[in-house]
Amino acid sequence: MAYRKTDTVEARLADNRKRILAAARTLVAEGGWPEAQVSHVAAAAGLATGSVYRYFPSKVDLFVEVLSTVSQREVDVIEAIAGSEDSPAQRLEAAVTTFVLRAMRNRRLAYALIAEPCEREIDEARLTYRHAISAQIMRIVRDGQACGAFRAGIDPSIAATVIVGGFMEGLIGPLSPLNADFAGADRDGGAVPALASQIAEVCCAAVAALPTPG
Amino acid sequence: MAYRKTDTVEARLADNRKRILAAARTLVAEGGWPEAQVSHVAAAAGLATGSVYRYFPSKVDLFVEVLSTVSQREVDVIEAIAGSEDSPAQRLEAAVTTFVLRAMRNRRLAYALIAEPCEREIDEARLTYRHAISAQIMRIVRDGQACGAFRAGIDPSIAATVIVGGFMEGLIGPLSPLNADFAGADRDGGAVPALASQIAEVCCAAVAALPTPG
Amino acid sequence: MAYRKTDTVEARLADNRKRILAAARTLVAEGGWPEAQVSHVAAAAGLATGSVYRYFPSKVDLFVEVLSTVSQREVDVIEAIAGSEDSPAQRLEAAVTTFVLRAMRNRRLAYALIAEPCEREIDEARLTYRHAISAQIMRIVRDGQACGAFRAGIDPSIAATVIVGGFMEGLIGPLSPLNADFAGADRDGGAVPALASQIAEVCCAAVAALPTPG
Amino acid sequence: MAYRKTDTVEARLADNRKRILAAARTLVAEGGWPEAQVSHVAAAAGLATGSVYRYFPSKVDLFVEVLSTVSQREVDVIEAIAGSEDSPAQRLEAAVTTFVLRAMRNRRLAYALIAEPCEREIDEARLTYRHAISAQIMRIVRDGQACGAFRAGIDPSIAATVIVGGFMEGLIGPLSPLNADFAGADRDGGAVPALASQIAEVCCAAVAALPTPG
DNA sequence: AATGAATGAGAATTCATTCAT
DNA sequence: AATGAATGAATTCTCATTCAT
Repeated sequence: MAYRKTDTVEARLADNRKRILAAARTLVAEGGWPEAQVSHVAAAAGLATGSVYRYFPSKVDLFVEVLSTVSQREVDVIEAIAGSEDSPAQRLEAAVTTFVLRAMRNRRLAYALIAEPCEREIDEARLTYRHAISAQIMRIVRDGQACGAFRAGIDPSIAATVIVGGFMEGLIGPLSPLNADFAGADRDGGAVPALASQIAEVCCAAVAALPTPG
Repeated sequence: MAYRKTDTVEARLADNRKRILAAARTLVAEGGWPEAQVSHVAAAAGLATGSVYRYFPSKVDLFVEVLSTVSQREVDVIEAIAGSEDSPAQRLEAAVTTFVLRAMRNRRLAYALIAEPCEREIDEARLTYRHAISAQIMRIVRDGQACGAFRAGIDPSIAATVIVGGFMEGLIGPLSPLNADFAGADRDGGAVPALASQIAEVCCAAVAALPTPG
Repeated sequence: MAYRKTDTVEARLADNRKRILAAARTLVAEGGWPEAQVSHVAAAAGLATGSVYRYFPSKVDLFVEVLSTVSQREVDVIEAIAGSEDSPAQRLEAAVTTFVLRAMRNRRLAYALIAEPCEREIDEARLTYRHAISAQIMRIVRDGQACGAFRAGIDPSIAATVIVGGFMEGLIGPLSPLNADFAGADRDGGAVPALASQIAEVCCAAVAALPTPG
Repeated sequence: MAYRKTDTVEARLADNRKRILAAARTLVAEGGWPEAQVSHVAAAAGLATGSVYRYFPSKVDLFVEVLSTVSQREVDVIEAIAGSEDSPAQRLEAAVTTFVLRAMRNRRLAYALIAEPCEREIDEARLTYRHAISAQIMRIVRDGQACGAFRAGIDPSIAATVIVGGFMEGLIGPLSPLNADFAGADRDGGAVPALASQIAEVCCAAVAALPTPG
């Protein structure tokens, strides 16, 4: 690799690190975990295989960071929604809908990060972000319980977990590379938004308060 | 291997097949998929490695059968509930509660069969049983919609998928070998039943009809 | 296996032996060496795998006998031709033509016995019969040299070997299962006889005396 | 592995590839196909087993290259002869003689590459080179027919195939490790040249024109 | 004599990680 | 700091042969 002499060492290092991460992300987004090989990443980043190990202690660490970066962005999006001024019901609906719509925009990547079989350590990192998303959902649930919009008797932690599992499962089928029904669905009219809307409705109802009779 | 003289040939054959399946199941239940090696199974069953191949065409077939046997039993249980005379709401609650309670009885095995990273082909077989369970839930949802107990506007297929994802996710945390909170929880008083009950409540609410005001 | 009580032990034994050989031959004629497995033969002969070993000390011995039987028939045919009253040139031509035509009648079997990769010991047995055929060709060559029809200066043994190699090689392409050109060629008009005739002509010329000029 | 400091990286790589090929060739030349195991080759080349796979995608590819290299050299030799200025009869005689003499110089290797039972894919690669040799012989035959030195009525393709089969068969006996007659024959006076000469004579006569009577 | 289930050696291949240059 | 060739452990599956019944 040639580089400009004016680059500082730090800049070059940071750049390499970013390139590795970007290459790794791209590979997963294109071929899923089977493509996630250190030598492929290095080649895609324009580096030697061994150089990857200067920036990441192991393959697992590298891909956990890929997963973390992408997942954290989703957590942030959900966090912004969870912290908005809307009503809890609106926020919960927005959170689920948004998550589903965003996942469907990059289906192969979403499938890999959410559902595709992968190495144990990477799978464990998934849990972290499911927990983080769950925490935001839990926050909405708590707010809803506080204002009476959601039922009081349920454990917010469990409710949040169930909701997260629910909408992720609702996604897995449509995300799967085996499923042709939603291939290119983002381009056609309303299949994806309709799916998102249906999933969100069910999730919201799971915690909504029953309207007081009379 | 010494055999009792009274064993018939057929009994011994059936016995070997069962022993292989039992050994495979036990290994998975104790060590998860990392222990799922043909040579380990053979040793545990008291046979030579090659003999496993007399009974199963491949490693994957063997473990898919282990997964199928255990999973089908759960499908059967849920099917019995789905087909019972109770109200849809009662059936849905019973289905979820029962599934959670049963899973928590053999947590390591349930974790492996539901959530632990594993070979792609085995993972694909999981989907079959999630679909089968989903189909039973969907049947309950439809019944509920028909009698007005569940909301009419929702797609039963999506609702069922979300519910199945929801209660499985509700399980994954407690099932995970990493999670010490529920270790031995079956022995203590009410943690597990309470969990089951909470998960079920949330799932039921997801589809329940809103009581008509006034 | 049920058998009539009046069968003598010897008859039954001989019968089993024949059935094993017939089954083995049929399997090779249908699927070539990949099908030549002891358990397949046993099943096709209506016996248990282990029983094959009562009649043949090993798989190799069994298939060497299959090869020998079929090959010996060809040797016999050629021997009859070699010993006939015709002129050496006629006999040589008849020998080659007949071999080619007969081989083309059961192409899969001929391919397996002549050219398909197989176990070393079986391959060695092939040589025996190539030698035997070669010996008959050599006899014709000698007769031809004695009467002046064939050139005197050549070593009959070498000439015979070259001729045998020549017509067998000429067969291998058309025999090969990969070669579709001659599939069912026996049914169409003249492709096979023409091939046989061409091969024979070249082989005959290899030893024919040059007509004395003038 | 210690390297001399003056070696370049490329030289070492090329060297390893060559060493692997050389080791593979040597093993086949000494022990035939039974010795052709990846781990043996690696050990003989002073490398780890896995390293072989950096240079060759599979065992078959490696040995096909061994076979190709050696065989192509023979094809080249024959091609040079076929394209020379000599008369067709001289060229045909030279081609056959040269092939036989060269094969007899490294008999074990020649036997493995021409006749020893081996894996199906390797055997298929053999055909390529037999075809290539056949094509050169055919060219000579055609030239001979054009100038009237060879008979007109015969199909050059069939004649070439028969000739190639003929001289290869003429070799197989003497090449076979089972045949002690020619062991060390290269050292004694004239057995090998005499063999070559005899084989060539028969092959030439197979296509030679009959001198026009008076 | 027949059965056929059990045996178990044997070989190819992958890919994260290391470390000499 | 970068390189990238080398490492080598780890696991599946086949099938001729045996031998207890």
